[in-house]
Amino acid sequence: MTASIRDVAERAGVSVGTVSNVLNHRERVAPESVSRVNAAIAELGYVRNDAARQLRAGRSATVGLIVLDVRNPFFTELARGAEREADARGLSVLLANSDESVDREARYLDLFEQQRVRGILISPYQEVGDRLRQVRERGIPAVLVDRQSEDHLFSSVSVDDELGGYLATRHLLEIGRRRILFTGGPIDMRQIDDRLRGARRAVAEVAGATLETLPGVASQVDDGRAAGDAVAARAAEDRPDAIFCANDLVALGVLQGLSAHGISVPDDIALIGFDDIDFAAAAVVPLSSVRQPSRLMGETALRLLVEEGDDPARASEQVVFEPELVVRASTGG
Amino acid sequence: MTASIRDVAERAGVSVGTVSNVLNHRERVAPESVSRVNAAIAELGYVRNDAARQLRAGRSATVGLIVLDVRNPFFTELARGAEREADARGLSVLLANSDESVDREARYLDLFEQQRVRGILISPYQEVGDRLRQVRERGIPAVLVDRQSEDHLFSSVSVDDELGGYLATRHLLEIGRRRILFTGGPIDMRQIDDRLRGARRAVAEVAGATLETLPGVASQVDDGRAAGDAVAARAAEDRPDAIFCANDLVALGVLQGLSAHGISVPDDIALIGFDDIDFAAAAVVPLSSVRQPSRLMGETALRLLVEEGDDPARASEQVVFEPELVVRASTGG
DNA sequence: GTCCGTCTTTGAAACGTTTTCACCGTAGAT
DNA sequence: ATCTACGGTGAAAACGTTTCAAAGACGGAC
Repeated sequence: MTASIRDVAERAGVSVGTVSNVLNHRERVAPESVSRVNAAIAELGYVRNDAARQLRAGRSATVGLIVLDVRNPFFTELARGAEREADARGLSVLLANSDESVDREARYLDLFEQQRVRGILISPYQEVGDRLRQVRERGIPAVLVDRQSEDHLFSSVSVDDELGGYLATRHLLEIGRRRILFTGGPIDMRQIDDRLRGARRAVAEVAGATLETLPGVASQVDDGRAAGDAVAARAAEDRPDAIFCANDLVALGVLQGLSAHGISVPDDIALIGFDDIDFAAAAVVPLSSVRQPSRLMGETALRLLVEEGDDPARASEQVVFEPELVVRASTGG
Repeated sequence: MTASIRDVAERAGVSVGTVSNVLNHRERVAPESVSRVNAAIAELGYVRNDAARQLRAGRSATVGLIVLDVRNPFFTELARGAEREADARGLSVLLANSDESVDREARYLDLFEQQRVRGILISPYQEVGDRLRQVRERGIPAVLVDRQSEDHLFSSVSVDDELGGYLATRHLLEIGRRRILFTGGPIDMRQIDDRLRGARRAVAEVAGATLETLPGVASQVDDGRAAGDAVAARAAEDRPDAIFCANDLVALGVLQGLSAHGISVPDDIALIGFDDIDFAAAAVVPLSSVRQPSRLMGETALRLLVEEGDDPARASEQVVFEPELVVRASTGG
């Protein structure tokens, strides 16, 4: 069906090795042969077979990136950062979406391992250290994104989530709010838990401040809307006066939910999210948030991955960026 | 470094062929051997080499999806639709982002072709018919998404953009607006041009209505904001009384730009977007839009692709969904 | 005791590259 | 005229899998 290097060789009247040399080490072959081979390639519409190439080489030129949620702009920005760095190195990034499912996460890890990718970038759903250790033993480096490696066995690129949670909550307290509600995100995810711990720390510093968590809320806009409805359904005196959401998607949903019931943000309830996605600034009430340098995180992660690939013995490195509080109207900014 | 099927065979005391049979045709091999082989696999941490597998098989089990913009939720929803359908068939979807660059689009097409993917789903930037024809000649089916195939040589899944443009604009006229401005998206993209044509048709039906286009505006939130600023900078009597944006991202940007200058939406200027992404409903002023069934489009595209792969001779099929007008506050809904 | 059919296993070939090494011819140096 | 160097080329091996034809083992039927 498809032309192979053998067909090209035949047509150009040279050997297979020479064709390969034209493709990979042009300087080794006589100009005359180069043009004959190129002509043959054009005539036959020859396209290199990556599988054969890779089989021979033992490894591929792609990097796998597994994200928790493609719908979350934080992750797509991060992906673009990684892609950009990869470009510069002649690598390609293949994006896989685990959708916060352990199964899907495992499936994509298997897939990438079978494909012998150059390395794996992963924002893990739960503890994946054991699995990644296997992967690494088989020669594939991995870097965690959006979360530190518990035992520092792997390099990682993340943001100080605890600090982010602290900054967000302290801000809510500083504008006079006292009854804080935290919601969103699978609560058993490390990132989320860290943000919550930061919130607790901030609350502990202020006498009379309380922190409530509203569990059972996932990470999408819809989940946030449901949470907003739930809060609105309470008697006014039982409602919090501020809500801190695990991410901006949830916060945007909460905003919709509250607004639908005539609850004012920020007058009745102040609202802050996390990630500072582009849409946060464009929300009904522009949303305060905690900014993560998503693009930069992606770039950095890819760089670390490549470095580890070049020198597997090097020590793992934990890069932790500082989150930045962004105040907008949803907290009276 | 990594264990091969040969190592497994040796360890289990069987031949290579038997190991392969355990992996692919379990019923052909004696239970006793199966367990010995499985034990060996576990002990050695054997992982199939996909490159070798694919080289032998001649084709891979992945489908490539090239989108114009990963940051646009319309495309990520579409991707999830495709992914979901692929899952059910044991295929994987690899997502590539052309970022509205002809170069990047070409590079990913090359990459997928070299990888001998099972098929390609593409939302093309410009005319790619010639290139896709080549691809198909070499045995890889392709389906267009978000746009019809000009000459109907390829199957496609799209929305009636002309109708969408018409619906949006007619709605603006029905609420009494007469000076319509169209903006956003590379104007040389077919999808955008169709929407504009629809707008023209609607305007032509109403005496005294005018349609202006504001060129040089791309497809991101930032571009929209700049457009909003530009409109705000005009003398009040030169401003349009309604703006139709090529997509919701741009519309959200325009909304920010106008609001920043104290121009009221919809009182001063009504605003409508396209795609109806989740964030549209959550905007400062909830955004009217034209809904595309993104998820369904992705599912359908993947289905068509697989069908064409199974029977390359079948006629191409143009699936065109009807867009749906969604009225919200930004047009006084 | 022979034959036949079934079940299981094996060895070899093939997929399309890249790389290694040996070879050849030519040109320049002696 | 001979030797050396060198640029260019080609043949063959290797990568790890799957498939296929063939052979082996075993039991039952005659």
